[in-house]
Amino acid sequence: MKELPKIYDPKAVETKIYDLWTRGDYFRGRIDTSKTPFTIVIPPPNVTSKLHIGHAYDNTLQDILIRWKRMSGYAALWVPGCDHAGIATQIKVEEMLRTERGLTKHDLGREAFLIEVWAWKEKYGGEIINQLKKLGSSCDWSRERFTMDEGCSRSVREVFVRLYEKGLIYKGKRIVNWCPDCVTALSDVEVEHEERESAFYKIRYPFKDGSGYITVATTRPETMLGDVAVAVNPEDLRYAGKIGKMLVLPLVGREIPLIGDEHADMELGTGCVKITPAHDPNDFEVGKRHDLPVIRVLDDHGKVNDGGKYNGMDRYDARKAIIADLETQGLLEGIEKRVNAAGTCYRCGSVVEPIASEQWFVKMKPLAEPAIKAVEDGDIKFEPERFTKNYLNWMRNIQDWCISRQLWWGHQIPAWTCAECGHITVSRDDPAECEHCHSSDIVRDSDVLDTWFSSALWPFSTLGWPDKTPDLEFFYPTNVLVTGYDIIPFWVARMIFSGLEQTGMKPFGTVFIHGLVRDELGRKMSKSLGNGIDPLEMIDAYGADALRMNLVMGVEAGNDTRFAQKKIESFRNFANKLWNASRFVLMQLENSPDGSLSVPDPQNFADRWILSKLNRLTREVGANLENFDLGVAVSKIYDFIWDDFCDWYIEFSKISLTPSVLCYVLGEVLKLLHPFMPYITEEIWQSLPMGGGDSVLMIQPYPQYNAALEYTAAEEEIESLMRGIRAVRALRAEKNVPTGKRTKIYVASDKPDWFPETALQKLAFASDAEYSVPSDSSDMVTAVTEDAKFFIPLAELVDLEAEKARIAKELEKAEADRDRLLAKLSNTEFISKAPEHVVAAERDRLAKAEALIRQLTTNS
RNA sequence: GGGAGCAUAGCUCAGCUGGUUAGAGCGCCUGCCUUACAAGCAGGAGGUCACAGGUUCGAGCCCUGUUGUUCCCACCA
Repeated sequence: MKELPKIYDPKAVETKIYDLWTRGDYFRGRIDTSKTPFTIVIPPPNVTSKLHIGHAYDNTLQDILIRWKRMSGYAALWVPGCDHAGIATQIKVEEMLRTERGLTKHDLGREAFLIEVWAWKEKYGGEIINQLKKLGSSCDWSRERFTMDEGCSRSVREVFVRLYEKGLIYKGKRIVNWCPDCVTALSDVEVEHEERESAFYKIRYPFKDGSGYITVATTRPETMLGDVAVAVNPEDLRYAGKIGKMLVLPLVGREIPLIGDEHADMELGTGCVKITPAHDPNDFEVGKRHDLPVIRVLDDHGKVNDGGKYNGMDRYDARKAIIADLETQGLLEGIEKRVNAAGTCYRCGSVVEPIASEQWFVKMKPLAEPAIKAVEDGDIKFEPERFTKNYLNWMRNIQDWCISRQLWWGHQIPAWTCAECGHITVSRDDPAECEHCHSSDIVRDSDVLDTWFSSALWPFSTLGWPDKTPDLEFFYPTNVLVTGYDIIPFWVARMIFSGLEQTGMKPFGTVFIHGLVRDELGRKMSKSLGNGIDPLEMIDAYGADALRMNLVMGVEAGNDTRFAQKKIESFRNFANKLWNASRFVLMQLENSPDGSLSVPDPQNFADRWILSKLNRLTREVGANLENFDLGVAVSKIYDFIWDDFCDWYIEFSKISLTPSVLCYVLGEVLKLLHPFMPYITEEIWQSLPMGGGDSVLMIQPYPQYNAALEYTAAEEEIESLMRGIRAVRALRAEKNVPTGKRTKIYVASDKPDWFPETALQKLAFASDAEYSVPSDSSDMVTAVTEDAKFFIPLAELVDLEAEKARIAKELEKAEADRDRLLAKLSNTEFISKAPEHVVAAERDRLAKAEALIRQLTTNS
């Protein structure tokens, strides 16, 4: 035991406590077959990232779960690690090279560039890992992984080969989403759709034979350079007989046919649609149906590469030039304003171009099927449940997944093309020759895999898969996956189908989804708005515990939450409250240190009352945690500590102290609160008689409900006393009686010993108490509860009329209550249909209301 | 075009399988430095739970519709 400072100082505590845990190696997940495993894998933050508030939230939730389960006797393992973040990292290093050395990656070449990236990663990467530690995260750091480490890379390669061999990975020419700034293909989910104001250009395409023209409309006129046809619906009477005629593509001069295809919508515009197979997914299909050429007119950087005079122009410059030229030639019929959803790159925000390109794809339908079934069957549960629909909706409409990226940083695709015979060799080990013709003239595919391809394997690659490691055997499948709703398609869905396909098991049982942390005004936090809250600054100013509380208390799972400065202050205050309550407890224990871990014998009604309340709290918190209602669980603990423990039990202790109970209740409350506020609870525990040395709070058993600790009679008695005290206080406050002024209190009650003089003195400003009805109460004010009437001689304050009015008002209210309850209880439907305990509760309330009325109406 | 969330006190939000007289924090008002805590204590004001129907003995909670708002998904030129 030791003295604690008067104000809780998180800075003085957090590093020290984290060291204590680290030294004890308590975070380590240990294979222990006598225990049930409980595993969480971290959503690996990008190796380039710094801790932002979203990470803080996500990891707080995980830490709460893992600490709770660890204390509850599970073999808990939380696997940490980072993601190599292909595009993000590559861009970062390219920038660094450009600004510091004036180099591009091409100056270095692939191999040298990758050496730079690895060097960067070693030096600056994973900063976020240390930041997660500040938050209090109890990850097993000995198992820290990286999506490009040897093991994860082997998993990636294994999966690629398996899927290829099963025919589930193929290479093909298709329209893909192309980001001209990141210079790579993207998958569908990496494209964000955003409604934007744009223009709809109507362009005339003349018939070759001079018989007029037809009008097509487009939002991307520059793609006309790649037009190979114009389509109308074969049913469209306006163009009956014209199908098959040739048109002259303006500006280009190419002769293109007017074709009939159902893709053309008669209802839309003129019913004519230009066909650009190289730059539109629908047109690509039309092109295939009609055996049309694919003319690609935009290069990888979004510049025109096959358009005569427009060559070399950026797509938007080309658009302007083309429109201007069409206008001078009188071929521009009009421009209409129009809102349409342009696809943008989720990394850099540039508008993506649909471009025909040869890429690698994962065939999704066969993989999606079991992934849908696992969720439909409840084998994998989403929490909150409503996200199930989100997931299923996405999974049921899934398209093939474009997995190749034109980057250098990432898992290079293990495919070699033979220069002799063109055969593609895909192999777990780097092949020396073509498996088909045995030529050694083979070239490895230069693309790397989508970052999410490796993330998809994270729950099992981190545990040693494809080897049957002891970790994998024991800790897999994992239990809970905690993540934000925004990455269900990116990550959750892909882990599910990958886990099922590769391991034959679900990767996790529950997906615990949370919302986004927004700023005070409800806006998304972003660099451009400058409205981001830096969690490290918050930790610095208020402590990690306060930050954690701020993120979880009273937050409904799955909902977005706003971050308010005022709110975090209130949790700093709460930490201080707990701190000072503990100081009080320690002072009381100085003479009789009693740190037994077992339940002490209650000595009085207050002891029984607090033990009973604590016991109920324990049950409710346990139930809430099981249901992932973390916000509800912690607000109950908060209320118990502040209201029941501090405001009442500690005050009762000042009248009659039971050190063992006082200490025990504090200890239990620290255990309950520990997953939420790990630092302060551990620090206090270390100061308690039962703490210190080998006794570390984070591995104490989490409190369990104990039926033997229900003390209903004590609860009734203490709550009656509390009502009495409150009534007296309220009366005095209403009369503006200064706290310093003490008065005698006459107590008229059937249960005089429920209102001990000491309690009235300490808590109700009584000088002394007399347990009788005063012979003359005319100069007294009265406070009334169901089971007692308190007479307070405050002659100078008595205003007879006001007193009467006040009593009359209370009576009126009590009678209204009684009448309402009477009506309810005389309703036979209610009596017969409502559950017994509800009826009993109403009867009890009626009895109380009637008792209160009796007290208010008797003169004595 | 589909789908989802949200709407409760001045502000930010809880209200856990429908069951007291709907709660908290912050803000506001009154009185207090009562030796754990002024980052505190005691008391108080403030809500027709968006609107309209319905189910039920009983609805903030369930159902239907309406309005407002936020978001996700979607290859309509």
